[in-house]
Amino acid sequence: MDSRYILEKPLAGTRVGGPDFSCRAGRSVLHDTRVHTVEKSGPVLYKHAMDGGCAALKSEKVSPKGNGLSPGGRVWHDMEKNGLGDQRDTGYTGILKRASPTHCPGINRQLPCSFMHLDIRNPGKQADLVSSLRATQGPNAPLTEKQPLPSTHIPVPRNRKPSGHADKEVMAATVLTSLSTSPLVLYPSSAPTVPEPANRAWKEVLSASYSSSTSGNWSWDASDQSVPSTPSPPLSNDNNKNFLLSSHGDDVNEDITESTHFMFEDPIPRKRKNSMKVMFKCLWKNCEKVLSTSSGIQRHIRTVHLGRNSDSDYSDGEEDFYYSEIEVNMDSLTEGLSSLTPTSPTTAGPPPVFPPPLTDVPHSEHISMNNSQSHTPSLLSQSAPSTLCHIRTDHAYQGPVTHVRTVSIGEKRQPAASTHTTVNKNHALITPAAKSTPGTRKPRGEAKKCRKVYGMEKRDMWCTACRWKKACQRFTD
DNA sequence: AATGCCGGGAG
DNA sequence: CTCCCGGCATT
Repeated sequence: MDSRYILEKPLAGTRVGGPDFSCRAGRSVLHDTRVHTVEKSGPVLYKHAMDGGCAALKSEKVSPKGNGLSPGGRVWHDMEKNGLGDQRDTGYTGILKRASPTHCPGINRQLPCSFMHLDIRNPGKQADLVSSLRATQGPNAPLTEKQPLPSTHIPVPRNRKPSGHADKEVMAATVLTSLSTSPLVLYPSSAPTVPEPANRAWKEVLSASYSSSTSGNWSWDASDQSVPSTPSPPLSNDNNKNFLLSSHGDDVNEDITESTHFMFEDPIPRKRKNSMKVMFKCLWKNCEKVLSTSSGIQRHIRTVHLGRNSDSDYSDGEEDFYYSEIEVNMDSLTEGLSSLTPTSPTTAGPPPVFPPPLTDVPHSEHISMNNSQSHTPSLLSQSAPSTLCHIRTDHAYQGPVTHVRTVSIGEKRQPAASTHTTVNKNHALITPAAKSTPGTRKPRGEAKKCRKVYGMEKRDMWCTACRWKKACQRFTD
């Protein structure tokens, strides 16, 4: 996404999942351009703000005409500037908040530390920010340790629990399973009848596959993630990894990186960012429990359904077969939740309904998930909630944007020609996010753009993008 | 008709 | 890259 958004865009962190990291090959250049543009101004602005000086900011965007600024326009600029300044002053938190998942192209899954979002979108800038922070806060600034790393360096999750390994194994099994054939994962709703012969057999097969395909350790190295390419079903490591990563809810770093990759490969139209989050749903009869982490769901199954010692992290992997992954459209989720927040007057409405994220999850899943989520404090506190939190903050920061629209991912127009024709259907099913086909065009936003706000007469006041007939950067949707 | 902005192209 | 703009989708 344009890092620009981080600076100016009042953004709705909700959409776009992500990074708008744009990604269509064709447009990559363009995006890059934007990013650079942003980077230039971003750090600069930030520094000025940190220094307490606004002069630099003030000078920005002054109409070439010198006095051609209309009150309205002026106000706007000031707002932006102030907003930025404030943000910076608040330190990382501010920034982080704004770096809502929305932008992260997509797949905003967990973000216990939203920091990473920023990182993804604009590593260089982040570095700048960090250094600036350091300068003002000293070497011991808390964030120093979290200093964003170049995409090439994906830090390993720090607080991996002992059960982490088991976790992976379980996940691996699950993934393999899903890739192999079982519709269970893809169609959770049809699976709730878990412990059955079929599953057993299946499990066995999986175990075999898994062990044979892993002479050593499964590598979760995010850097290795390739585009969800061909879906050769069974044991393609790349594919598996991809899937695994996407389903590995408790690993933020990996997650993020994955998102990035994903976005790059994905020719998703700008702003139709993919903000899918993987959740884990208990398939135990009458249990609709949904947690954000595999370990969490496993623990749940282990203790609640299998009656095992809750203290023990030991897992024989059996839990794995009692839950499935589901994907949740965070955009929708946030939309729905936002209606429940104080900032929204429509608090009494019905529970938010999440549009089905493509082929993966039945509606009911989402709904139940949402409910469960709000009732599973401790376990969820590490992911989803925080995400939502950030998003909300973003909304609060909307500035000019009066309303955030919900844009479902797979909507509208089917492009006549898909660039993904070579991808087989299986893949499509496995690929989590629905990529809107290239060529699709996002619906026009509601916000007034520069053109409308300033009018042709004051074209020089338009944001650069508008001037170039590109997507407005100032008044985003 | 006015807008918004994608896709391309020129320099 | 930056800067434009044709042309099409949307409003």
